[in-house]
Amino acid sequence: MQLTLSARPPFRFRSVLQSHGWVQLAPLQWEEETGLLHLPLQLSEGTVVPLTISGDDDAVVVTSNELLSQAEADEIAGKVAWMFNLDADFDEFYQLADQEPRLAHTRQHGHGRLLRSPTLFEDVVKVMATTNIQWGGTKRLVRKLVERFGAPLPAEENVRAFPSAEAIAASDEAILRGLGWGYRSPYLLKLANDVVNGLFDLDALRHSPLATPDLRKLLLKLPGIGPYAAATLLGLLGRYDYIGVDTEAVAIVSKHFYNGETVGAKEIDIVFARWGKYKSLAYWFWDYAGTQQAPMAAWEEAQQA
DNA sequence: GGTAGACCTGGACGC
DNA sequence: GCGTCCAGGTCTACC
Repeated sequence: MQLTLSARPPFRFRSVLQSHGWVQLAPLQWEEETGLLHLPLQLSEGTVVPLTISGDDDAVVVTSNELLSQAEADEIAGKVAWMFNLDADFDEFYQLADQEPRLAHTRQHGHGRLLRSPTLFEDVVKVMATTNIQWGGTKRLVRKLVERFGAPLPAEENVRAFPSAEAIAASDEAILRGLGWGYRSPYLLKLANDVVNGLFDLDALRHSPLATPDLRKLLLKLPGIGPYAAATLLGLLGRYDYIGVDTEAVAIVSKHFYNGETVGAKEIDIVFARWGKYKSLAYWFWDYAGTQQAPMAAWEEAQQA
């Protein structure tokens, strides 16, 4: 099977892959030299299929050696299109970014799309695994979860898809703690159970008509999801109004805009306030290395905006 | 609404 | 090898 999925230009396959750290998390496997992304994907009927994904400046190509039905091919096309946000239109953002030297590169590099997981459940679990931990720990937590609960490929027992909510819900807190999830274990278990029991319809949030603040309130109700995690998830959902304030955000904004002074969420928000609904895109893709503006001048300009 | 402390783990560091 | 300290975001209790 081979599927060619067109992307709305400008599109850069590698830009999406390198948009944030998701490409390093199981069950994805990225071969930088060949440009191939490997994804064992569990379909809604339970089948696990090995996918190889490549791409260029126009499209994403999905290949699998498996014999698949039309319905399975359609599901794969839908999930990969979601992962790469192929239909996204960033023209309005680029028009604004063209006027800002430190964001003018975004159009040329096709920046804006953030790599997503095939399901929102997977993204919520992965964002939860980024909280209160360093990146190496996040990779370990996700890998152990996949190894323990992921459904294997029929031909390769050691290659597994990301676990379903059902698989995690059937577990217990002690097992999750044994995988290193620590105090996050009851949160993860509750999340999985709530999804299985229909208390949270996560996939309905993917195309929610709710205003961003209301969507944020819903995300904050998820166990283990606080302000930082909710903002990160909003970004993955294509809502860029909130910046995920973690220690990295604090450090980089303090350095480049506040002359190293201590800052919090409020000060970070002030700096990027003028970007409105594209606030987190401006923060994330800002060319910090090329910053020439005096820190306080930027802060004052942001305040006046 | 704001703040302090607990939560849990791995890594760095000193002995 | 062992003990101690620190980093990381969320939750809960409290003011």
